[in-house]
Amino acid sequence: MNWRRRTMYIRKEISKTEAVKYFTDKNDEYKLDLLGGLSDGEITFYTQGEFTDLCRGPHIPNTGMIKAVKLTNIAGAYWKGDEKNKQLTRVYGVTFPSQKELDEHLAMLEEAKKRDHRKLGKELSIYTMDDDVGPGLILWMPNGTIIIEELEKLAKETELDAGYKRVVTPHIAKESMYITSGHLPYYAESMFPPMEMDGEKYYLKAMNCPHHHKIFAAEPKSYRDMPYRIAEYGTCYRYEQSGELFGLMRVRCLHMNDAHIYCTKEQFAQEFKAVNDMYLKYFKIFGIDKYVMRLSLHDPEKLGQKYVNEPELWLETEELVRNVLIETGVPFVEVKGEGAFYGPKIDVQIWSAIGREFTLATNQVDFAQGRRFKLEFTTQDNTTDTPLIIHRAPLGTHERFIGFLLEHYAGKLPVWLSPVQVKVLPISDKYIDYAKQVSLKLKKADIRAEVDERNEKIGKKIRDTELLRVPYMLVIGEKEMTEGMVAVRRQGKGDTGTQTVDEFIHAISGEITERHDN
RNA sequence: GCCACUUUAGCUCAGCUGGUAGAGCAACUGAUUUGUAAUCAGUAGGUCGUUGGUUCGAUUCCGACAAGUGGCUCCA
Repeated sequence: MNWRRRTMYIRKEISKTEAVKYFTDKNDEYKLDLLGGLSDGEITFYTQGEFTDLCRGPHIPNTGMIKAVKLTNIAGAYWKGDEKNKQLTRVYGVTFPSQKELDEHLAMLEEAKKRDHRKLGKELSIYTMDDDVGPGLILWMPNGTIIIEELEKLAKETELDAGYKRVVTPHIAKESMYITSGHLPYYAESMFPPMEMDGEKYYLKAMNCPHHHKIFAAEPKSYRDMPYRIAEYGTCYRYEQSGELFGLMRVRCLHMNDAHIYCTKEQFAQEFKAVNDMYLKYFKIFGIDKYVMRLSLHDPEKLGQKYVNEPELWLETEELVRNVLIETGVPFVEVKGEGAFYGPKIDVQIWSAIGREFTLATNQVDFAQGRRFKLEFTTQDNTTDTPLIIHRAPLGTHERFIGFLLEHYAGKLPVWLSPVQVKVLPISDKYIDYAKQVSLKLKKADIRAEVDERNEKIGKKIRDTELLRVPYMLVIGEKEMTEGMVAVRRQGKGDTGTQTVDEFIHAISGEITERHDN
């Protein structure tokens, strides 16, 4: 197509008979397939020069308006987005009204790549993967492990405050439990194949809920025990298809910020709302604002296949969840066919640096598993009832959450999450002893500090430390040593003047315990 | 899993049409003793993802497998 020459795009409404004839003559099975789903009055053709095609439009008036084009990538795509269909080749491209805007767009994409968690994860020694370990299996390096432990600390504090109790469960379970839970028929293809021991099949757990249900069931419960909230950073294994794996965002072994709340129908709305509030509290800590809350509903056409066949319960609980969202005042979108098999949910959707969409956190209703596991509690009038269950993971999984945080902060983690919080930089080796004293004092105040003892110039030490995104650098030379001070440099902000060690410890400790968001 | 592409030193990458490999940074050694984003010199480091094939000869050409990447499908 020569788009530098100005040709008009001509729109023409056409009858179905005529359209079918046109594409039959051209022997175009795909357009004929599309026409099958269209009727008279909604069929339009567009013609540009000698090229005519079926298209709903709209189009720009003429090719002269196209100023800058770049073909970006090429990929296979299933016809009509269904993997049962044949795969066609799709060519992707972008166009802008001017070359300048195109260049800006491309520069923006380059910038985005710099904050890709896979690049940062390597640069900052957060995690690694290894062929001998396997695809999608993350090895958390010491730096990444510090982040994990800080997140778990936050979760424990928050959950303790919210009345949760902590539990620990094994990584495997017998087949019978997943038949009870319904995961096996509904979820089998996402689970690792079973291993056999003593004539029994064992599965790696793909989720923690069944194990937690067993804890609920272990002792009799009464309405006085409700709501019963149990939490665990549970390790799950999911057999994601090889092509779906993506850095930390999509892996095969994941650590979920999981918890289950067993409650009565009367308690449900309040409990569900409390979970939602917990999300918002967390998002405030991390300064997360670019997300979309998605109310994920069932698809009535797939009842009994993808979704448990309880049409009234679906509608009832969906209404409850919708009300919580409306009450909270958080904007949300509703999407049919995204619910879990056991109930509707609220998903928090975020986008990776390269623009891929992920569910970061999830808050789910479950009206099915309570019955499947025959969970019950004694009511006030001495009858029994089945609890409603809330599955929630506000911090998602360590893998996805840390992947997200790396991109969100462009590697510049807030001080409380930084693997190294302070780097002490002696100007020459004459000051190493004093630097070590300072570092020791910081460590005693629970601050993660290191000394750069390398025989390098201060400029080099600063540069390397800046690149590692260590939030605070303490430059130490003759002046600081004799006066018992430190020269404080904040990552990305430069020299901020001198302080006594105690002043510095006081300031940074506050920043850490209050979890300042940079 | 499907379509396409990629895989060379710890990292980032060179290596025209086949003749067993280079750079910068990092590492190590030495010199230098440094004041807010890279001091200098030297040394070491690779059966070129794995495995078959073609060839006198393969990092280079072809196939299979693996991992990664861009999408599709799927998902926390």
